[in-house]
Amino acid sequence: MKTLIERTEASRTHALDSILNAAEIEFAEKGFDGASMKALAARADVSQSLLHYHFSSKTKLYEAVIRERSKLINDERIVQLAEIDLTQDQALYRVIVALFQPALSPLGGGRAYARIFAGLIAGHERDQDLVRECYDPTALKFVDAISVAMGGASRVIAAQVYQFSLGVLASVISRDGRAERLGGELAGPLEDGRLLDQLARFVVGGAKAIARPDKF
Amino acid sequence: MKTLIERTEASRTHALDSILNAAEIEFAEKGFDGASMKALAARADVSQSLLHYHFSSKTKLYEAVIRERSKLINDERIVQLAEIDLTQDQALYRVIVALFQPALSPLGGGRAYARIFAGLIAGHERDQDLVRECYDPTALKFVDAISVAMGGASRVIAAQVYQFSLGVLASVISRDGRAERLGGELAGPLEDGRLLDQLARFVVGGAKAIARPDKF
DNA sequence: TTTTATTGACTGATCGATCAGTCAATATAG
DNA sequence: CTATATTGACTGATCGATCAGTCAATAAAA
Repeated sequence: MKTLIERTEASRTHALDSILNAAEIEFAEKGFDGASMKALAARADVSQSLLHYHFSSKTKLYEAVIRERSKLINDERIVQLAEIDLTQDQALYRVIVALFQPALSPLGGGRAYARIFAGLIAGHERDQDLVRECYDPTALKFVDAISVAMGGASRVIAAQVYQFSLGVLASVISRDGRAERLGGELAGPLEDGRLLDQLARFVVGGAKAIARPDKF
Repeated sequence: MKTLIERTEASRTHALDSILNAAEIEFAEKGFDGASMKALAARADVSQSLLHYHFSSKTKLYEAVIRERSKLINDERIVQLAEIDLTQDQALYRVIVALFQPALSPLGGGRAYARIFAGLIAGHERDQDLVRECYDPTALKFVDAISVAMGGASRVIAAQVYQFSLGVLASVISRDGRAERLGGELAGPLEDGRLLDQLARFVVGGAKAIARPDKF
């Protein structure tokens, strides 16, 4: 059998798609252990046995969800990154936008995958190998790009900026209304474009502050 | 019976302490659903029944762990915040240090609670009321302080800076060695003081970049 | 017809929770 | 001082529910 990723969207069974969508939502809302194959099957409107037929285990299904979504996101990231001239003035800003935009766009899976992604940040042992496989290759390219865009900052610094950036992204990606709660009544949720700009500018500002050896 | 928090450390049963410690570790490593009362009891070296005797349910035990640790952290945060003159030059830097330092210090519970904390960022429904109760009051004080320290920035902006800050903190708090992996061989883990400084400077730089309406 | 997709019925393991009861310590009564 | 309640801390056995996973049978597609 072809792997999921080899298959094209079109060739996929309706049920198979339905399962992946349902799984993404269930894993997002309840986490890996909290989600049950029974509830998941019910949401996908297929029998529980079918889950095992296609994915053989809960773990494999979970991995499939993350592989699928992370591939969509990271492929788009690479595309956007490739379009940037790293020697230009606002290069770092653009690199960060390339890092964030795909995750925030509909292609990023919306709130559902956002929760899963935020969970990955916690760094639980179960997820480590998967993160390595799905995110590290792209991450390395971004660390390199950040290094260059910062005017030749060390990889250590660049890796730190990258790590902080992911944290900032995670803090905002699963929008639970907390920022609005803390910001007071008037604070309506930002529309997507504005939020993206805020995020990127925050990171760029932070990166510059880290790069400067000892000034405020 | 006195509540847990009313009791002093000294008056607590050995077993009760043992349970809370074991619970913190188990919940950190496996998450709420992944942790089992059986394994937890084994780690604490008490009978599983005793967990229910003292805490009546798994949920209540989980809440007790978070209430306890968040109180330690937030009390210290408030103390450090109170010592800052918000009108002085480096006020924002100090506010952020006050926000981060207690979470990174031994009092913050080390790697164990760090994972739980990072998980809270994901914003799962189960945790929302608890976050509201344990973190919102302190958070509001910090949002105010950030607003003032930024020279009278709006609460909306301040809340955003606060939210981003938590993300940055979460990204680094459960140190799984990923930054070192991405940064290359030479990148040894930063010692605590240096890391705290990096974090705070990053946030201050970011905050300034957000505050400025439209410049790079 | 052969392969692929799908189902319902089922299983053993494990889950959180309950319960009856033990044991030492403390308070009360005689 | 002694005997009797009363409590707090704790345990082993066990409950029903739910878990992921299995398998033989069947439907659909090739």
